[in-house]
Amino acid sequence: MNIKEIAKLAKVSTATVSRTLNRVPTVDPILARRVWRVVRQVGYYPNTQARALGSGRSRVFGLIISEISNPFFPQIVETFVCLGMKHNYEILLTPVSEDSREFEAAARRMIERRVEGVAILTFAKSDSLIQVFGNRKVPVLVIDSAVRGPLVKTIRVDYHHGMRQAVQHLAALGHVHISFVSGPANLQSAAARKVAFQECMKEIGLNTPSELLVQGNHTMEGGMRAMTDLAGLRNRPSAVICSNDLTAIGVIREAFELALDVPRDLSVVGFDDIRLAQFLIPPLTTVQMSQTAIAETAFRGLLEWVECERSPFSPEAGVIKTNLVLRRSTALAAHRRMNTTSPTEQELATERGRERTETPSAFA
Amino acid sequence: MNIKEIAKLAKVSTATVSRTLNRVPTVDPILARRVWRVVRQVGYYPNTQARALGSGRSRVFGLIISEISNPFFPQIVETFVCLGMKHNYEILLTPVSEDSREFEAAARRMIERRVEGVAILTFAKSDSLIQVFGNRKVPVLVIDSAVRGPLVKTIRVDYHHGMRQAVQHLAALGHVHISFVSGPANLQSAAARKVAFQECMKEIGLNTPSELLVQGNHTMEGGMRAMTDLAGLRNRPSAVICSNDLTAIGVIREAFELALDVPRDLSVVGFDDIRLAQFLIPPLTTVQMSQTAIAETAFRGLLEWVECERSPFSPEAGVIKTNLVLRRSTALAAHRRMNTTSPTEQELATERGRERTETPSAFA
DNA sequence: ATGAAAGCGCTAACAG
DNA sequence: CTGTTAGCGCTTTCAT
Repeated sequence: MNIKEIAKLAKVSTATVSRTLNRVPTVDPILARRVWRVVRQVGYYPNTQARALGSGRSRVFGLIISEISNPFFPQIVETFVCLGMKHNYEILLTPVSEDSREFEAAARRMIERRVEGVAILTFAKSDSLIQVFGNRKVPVLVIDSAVRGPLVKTIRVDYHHGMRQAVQHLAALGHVHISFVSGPANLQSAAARKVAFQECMKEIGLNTPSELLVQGNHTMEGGMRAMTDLAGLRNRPSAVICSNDLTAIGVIREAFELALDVPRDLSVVGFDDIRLAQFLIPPLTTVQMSQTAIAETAFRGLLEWVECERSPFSPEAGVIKTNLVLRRSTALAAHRRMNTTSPTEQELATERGRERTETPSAFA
Repeated sequence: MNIKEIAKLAKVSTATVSRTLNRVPTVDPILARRVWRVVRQVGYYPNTQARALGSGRSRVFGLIISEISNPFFPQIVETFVCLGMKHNYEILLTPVSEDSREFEAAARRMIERRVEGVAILTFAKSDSLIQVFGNRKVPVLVIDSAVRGPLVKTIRVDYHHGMRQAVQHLAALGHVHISFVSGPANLQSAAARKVAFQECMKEIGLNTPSELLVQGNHTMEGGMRAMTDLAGLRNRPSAVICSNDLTAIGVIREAFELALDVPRDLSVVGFDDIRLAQFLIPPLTTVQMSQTAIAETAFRGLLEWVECERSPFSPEAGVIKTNLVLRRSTALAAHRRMNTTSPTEQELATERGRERTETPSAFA
């Protein structure tokens, strides 16, 4: 079954069939109806690759991600793919690890497939790798990257906003000895979170001795290891902020092993707000960063770029916001606990009571 | 840059370039080298769609899944996609919900794309939907389905094996009042789990009043609701088996809200063994079903089918096994707890000590 | 508004 | 073993 057959059956030319299928408005309604009838009758499905070849438009976007096992990503993939379906784009999904050879392979795949645009939501280690797309005139959208160029735009995330709330929240509860468990060193977004943490601490005059800055890797195992290290310190932190929720889960898990109660003995704050966060025990206080928003921004950015021939969103419109979501993994520092009815605790109790497990309420 | 250009630069015919690129062994090494040199020099990437059109082989497999947010699926997607990369296949991923219109749309996409095979790891509600692929001569691999046909093979999962271990484990701990929280009614694999549970209970002479058979939906929210219902019963169960881990998380979370201690007041068993299971508090005892194995079986099945023109694996080779993994969400029933050093408990303590958070050790 | 025909980039007979 | 060439199925000028 091909376009010729349809043309023959509908007694029109292949051009008319093509136009009808593509909804070109100038086709005679009579003919169009005839075509559609045949199409439906024989169950004709136009061949995508032939279409692509003929038109020079593949209608494929590439999506490069890492940490696919991070619960953070499925959401992004789903949103991206579904938007693709809606707009008749196909998504070429490629998970990559840290290995730059993998990235190269991914890029090759994308180019062979003649993708019309690429969203890179991952390790953007070597900028030169991104160049390969630029050389091929393929628009690229990267998250958290400093790479610039006419064919590469950046989706910025305002880590500071949420991080500041997290830090100030802990400070308000009386914590001064606050630790940070970072992500993989070569992951841009992880580095940015760490910097944000340090700056926010400095803002309020708190300093973080290097021993409280421990390296994680955005996995639960990494979080456990970090907690083990932290527990070994002579001057243990009373609160810890994690570079992502997975890490926080590991930290809490190890604290449990060590018989430390969260939040009584240790306040824990995560980052990402994966769906699971509210189901943890205790429900995790974390900085929310909408996965859907990221995927949508990326997709719409590419779409506008490609279809309207204009650069996507103004530099500032593409900024993703972050916000602290209060739940129950943080509590007053021990030295503040004498006075159990301090206004702070009262307030928090109220605020939290409202939240429980329903929709996360943002920290004002 | 196309094959003609390369041919010109390498002073050979396009046929030779094509053969070289496809590693046809009969090409003169001298010419081949010349071709490769040019290819590398100009950074030539053959056009996938033209290739597909010319050869009549798309090298695309379809992957239809649901519950993409279930942590169970990323693993499957990743494995499937990576195997695809390794074998030079592209994966057309389509998440579908319960809505059969979505399934239709997915099928259309796949057919337009001329996929060479489809793996359906989801709601296989109406078998007629699967027929659409058969009509188009597209091989289909379905999980947990009764659909038969020359072009549709089934990947079977042996739910009984793991479920029996779960049931007998609880029974051995002294539980008799065991509840089961099921998954969506129209999900084949969920129905199969429920049946397996009921049969395994019957095997050991335990009966399950219908009030202990509560309907979940494979989400954490569903688990919470189920637990709420269970807690309201005059004759509360002392143990509950869940149709999947997500449900178990919800159950545990709600138990926590109700001040019920898991496992002391309630033993909980999950199903799937998602990576997270071992990081829960308490670490979840669950029936493991290898996500990787499923994805691999599906992919290799399609691959062999397509490349070797022979039906994939013998009916029995494609069976996925399940196994109970003991962790710490189950404990002796209250009435057995008088004698705290019962052999059973001793044994379990030892076995569990071995596990902690390392690789899950299967229940012998 | 419609049709004829020339590609799109590659593969695969077929002939040499 | 290599080159010539006719498709693959669709889109898109260019006439009409």
